[in-house]
Amino acid sequence: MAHHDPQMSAHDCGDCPIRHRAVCARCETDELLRLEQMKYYRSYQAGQTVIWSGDRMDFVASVVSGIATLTQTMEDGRRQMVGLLLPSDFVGRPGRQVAAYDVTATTDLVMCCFRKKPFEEMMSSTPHIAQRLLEMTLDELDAAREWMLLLGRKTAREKIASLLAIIARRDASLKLRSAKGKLAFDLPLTREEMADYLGLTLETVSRQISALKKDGVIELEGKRHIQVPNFDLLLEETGDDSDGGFLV
Amino acid sequence: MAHHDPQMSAHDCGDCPIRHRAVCARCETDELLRLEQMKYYRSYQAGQTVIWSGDRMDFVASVVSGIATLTQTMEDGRRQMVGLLLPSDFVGRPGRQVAAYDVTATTDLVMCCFRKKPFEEMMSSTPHIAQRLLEMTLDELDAAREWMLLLGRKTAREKIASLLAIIARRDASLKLRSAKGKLAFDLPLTREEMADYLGLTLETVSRQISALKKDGVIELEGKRHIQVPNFDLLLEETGDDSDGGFLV
DNA sequence: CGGAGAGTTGACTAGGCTCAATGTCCGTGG
DNA sequence: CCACGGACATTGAGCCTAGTCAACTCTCCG
Repeated sequence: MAHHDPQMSAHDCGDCPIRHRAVCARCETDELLRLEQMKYYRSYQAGQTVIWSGDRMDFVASVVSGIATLTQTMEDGRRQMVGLLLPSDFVGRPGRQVAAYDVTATTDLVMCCFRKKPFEEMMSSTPHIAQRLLEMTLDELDAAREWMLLLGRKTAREKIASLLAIIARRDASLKLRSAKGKLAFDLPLTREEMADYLGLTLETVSRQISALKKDGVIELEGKRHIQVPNFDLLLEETGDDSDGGFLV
Repeated sequence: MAHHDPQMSAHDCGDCPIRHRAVCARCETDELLRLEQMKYYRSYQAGQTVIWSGDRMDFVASVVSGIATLTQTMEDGRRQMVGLLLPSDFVGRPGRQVAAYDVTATTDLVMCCFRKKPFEEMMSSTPHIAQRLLEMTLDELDAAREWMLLLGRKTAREKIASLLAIIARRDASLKLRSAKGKLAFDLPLTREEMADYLGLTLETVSRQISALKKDGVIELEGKRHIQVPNFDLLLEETGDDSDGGFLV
């Protein structure tokens, strides 16, 4: 498979699939050239750990393709996922020496990494990167706060419905609204990963998915493929206001 | 009382108590002068609502003194606090028209407000504000993610202990480590507000506080004043690693 | 003294967790 | 080709933590 090549052929930033959404979105041509000099690609297989919390981290990166997760773990093993990283999302914090969370590839993953030192220098000299990073960080903060409401106040059923709605929505936006008939997508997470994201146990996740299936809100094909006959019905199960989330 | 004066006497930024921590921390003298032209103070009484979620918001602001909260409310009334705003914290999002959360003063509150339009213009022309705001936003994101772990995975007792530890730590840092004997502080939140912050009911909050008191972890004097005879004991109840949080 | 708001405590309930057995899918090797 | 093993998932039974509903206390203040 392709990921056995550790050093991907360095693509031209102009052709990059995340060019217009990533941290480099606002950069001019000359700034991109400078970024190209400090960038390198890294690939990970599904399941591989990218960084362990507490590890020294000498780069920051953008997710180019695939999905990664940020998780926190307590001493006794309790785990909470605190972020889901999709293509164009940013990994790492300028000014921080050490990773604050475990970063794991849940699918095969390609990241565009920048050596931290030159990246930080560039950040302070050209405003375009910092501006875009601020915007992205504010979006992440909003997402984290929405997740706080889910974790603190939603029922198990509402949590599952919310997660499915988020994945469905994201999938639909990638497919450019080609969802004519039923909305359908693959779950990028195992039941256990969903549990870690939602603050539940994997058994409860499984039970609630079965319940939503029994009630006709979703249809399952295999364990991972989900069809949504009526998206509004799913939205009603999330507990959110009927109009919520469309402004973002 | 002083807060009946709606327009506080405009202080000189140089004397401002949050000068070195707020969004203006990095600004030079000339930049401060520019900020002074667009700033005005507003005061709120304890319990007053500063902004309702969904309201048009034509300013951004820094908390000068007092404590405010950010909360989200579901249609059926379930509430989750998603942020606690302390002096120097920033309110509002550049580029957003409308408030995303309810902002409420839990104590008497003074805010230093900037008209949004000129503030945004200044942000794009001078990098110091955006730099500082990025730093503050990244800190808030970390705090939100720590809170996600609490909401998703901690027990009621651990949640209470964590909140008390956070308040105690903040209080100690304000008092400049004058905590010779016992650590002691006042709770700035009612039981219900604590419940909304921790994803619990107020009854559970009350019970767990009583339990911590019975077990000698804390001592109560009245309803709001708390003494901590042994801070390490309290930390053990939080569920966090023994060394956690000191790097921040 | 009465009333309102905040807090405490008790009795009971229920939603989600734990532990355990069973089921499904898929790749590997005999 | 099929049997086996392992990873992932489902389902059941029982328990326990935190929620619900309700009574009561405390304190402040008019």
